Amino acid sequence: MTSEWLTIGELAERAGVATSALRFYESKGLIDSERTDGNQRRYTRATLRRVALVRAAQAVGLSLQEAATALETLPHDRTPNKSDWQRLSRSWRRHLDEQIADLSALRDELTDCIGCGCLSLRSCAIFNPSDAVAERGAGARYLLGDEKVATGA
Amino acid sequence: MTSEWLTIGELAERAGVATSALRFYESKGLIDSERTDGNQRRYTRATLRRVALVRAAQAVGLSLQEAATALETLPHDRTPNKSDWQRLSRSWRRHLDEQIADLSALRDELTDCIGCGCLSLRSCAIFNPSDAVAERGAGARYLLGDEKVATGA
DNA sequence: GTACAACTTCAAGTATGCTTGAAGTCAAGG
DNA sequence: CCTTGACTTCAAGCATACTTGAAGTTGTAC
Repeated sequence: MTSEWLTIGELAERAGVATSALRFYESKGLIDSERTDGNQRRYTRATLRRVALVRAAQAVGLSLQEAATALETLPHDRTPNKSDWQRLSRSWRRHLDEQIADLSALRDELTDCIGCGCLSLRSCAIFNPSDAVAERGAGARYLLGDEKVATGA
Repeated sequence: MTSEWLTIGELAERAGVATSALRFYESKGLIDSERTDGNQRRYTRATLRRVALVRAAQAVGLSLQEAATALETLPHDRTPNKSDWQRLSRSWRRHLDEQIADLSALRDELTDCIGCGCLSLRSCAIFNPSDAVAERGAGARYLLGDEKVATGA
C-alpha cells in the first residue's frame, strides 16, 4: 500500500509535470499542500486530479487564471461528483465550440479569398478580422483603410 | 494625390496598429523602410499590404516568426500576384484546418466525458491529451498514471 | 524663425507560464 | 553518523509580442 501522501517529486512524476510547475501552480493557488516538520510539501491524492484538471483546462485553451476560477467551483474537500464534472466539462465544451466557430469562420473567409485572388485587399474579409486578431494583441481595428491611391483617377 | 511615402504615423493609422508595433516588426525584418535625411522612416504603400498580411497571419495563429517565413516567399519588390496569394492562403487554410481538427477531436472527447462522468479520470481521453497540451508548455507526457491505490485491493 | 507635434533610439516594463540556478536543508539507506 | 538525492526559497532568465518612458531630433505650419 502506497503512502497516503505524495512528495512533490512523486506528484510531478505521476502528473507528468515538472516540480517547478507544481510549485508555480501552488504559488498561483491552483493546488495546495501540507508541510512536513522539515518544511517539505506533501500532497494528497486529490491533488493529482486537480493537476489533471489544470492541464485539461489548458488543453481547452484556458489560461491558468481561468483554470483557477473554474477549479474554484469545485469542492476543495470532497471528491467532485458527476454533476460537478458535468458542469465544468459543459462549460469547457462551449469554450471549445466558440474557438472552433471562430476559426471556421476565418477559414471560410480565407477559402473565399483564395477564389477571389484578393489582390486589392480592400473588400477581403480576411484582412478585416475585426476581432480575431484583436484577441491576441492590442486593438487591431482595421487592417486596411483604403488601398488604391496614386494610381490616378 | 497623396504623397507616395507614408510616415510611421500614417502607416500605423491606416494599418490599425501602433507605431511601436511597426518599429517592432521592422526590427524583426517583417517590414522595411527608407529614411529621410533627418533619419525618419518612410514607407511605401506596399508596406500597408505587408502589415495586413502579418496581421492576417497572426489571426490564422502563426507567430511573427512564422509570418516572417511566409512573407519571405513573397516578392519584396513587385506586387504579389494571384498565384503568390493562393499559395500563401492555401497554406494558411491548411493551418486553420489542423487547428480546427485538433480542437474538434478534443471537443468530441470532452463530450464523451460528460456522458461517462469520468470521475475515475483513468481511462478518460481528455486527461491524456498527449499532444494538445504539449504544444503549449514543456512536455506533458501523461496527466495521470493510475489513480486508485490505498482504497484496498 | 520658432513652436510643437511627430519623429528618433534604447532600455526597461508587462503578461503568461514556466525553467534554471544558487545556496542551503531534509530524509533515508548503509 | 554520514552521504546523497530530493527537497526548500528566492531571484533571475526565457520566449512571445509588444508598450512605455526618457531624452533628444525633425518637419511643418504659422
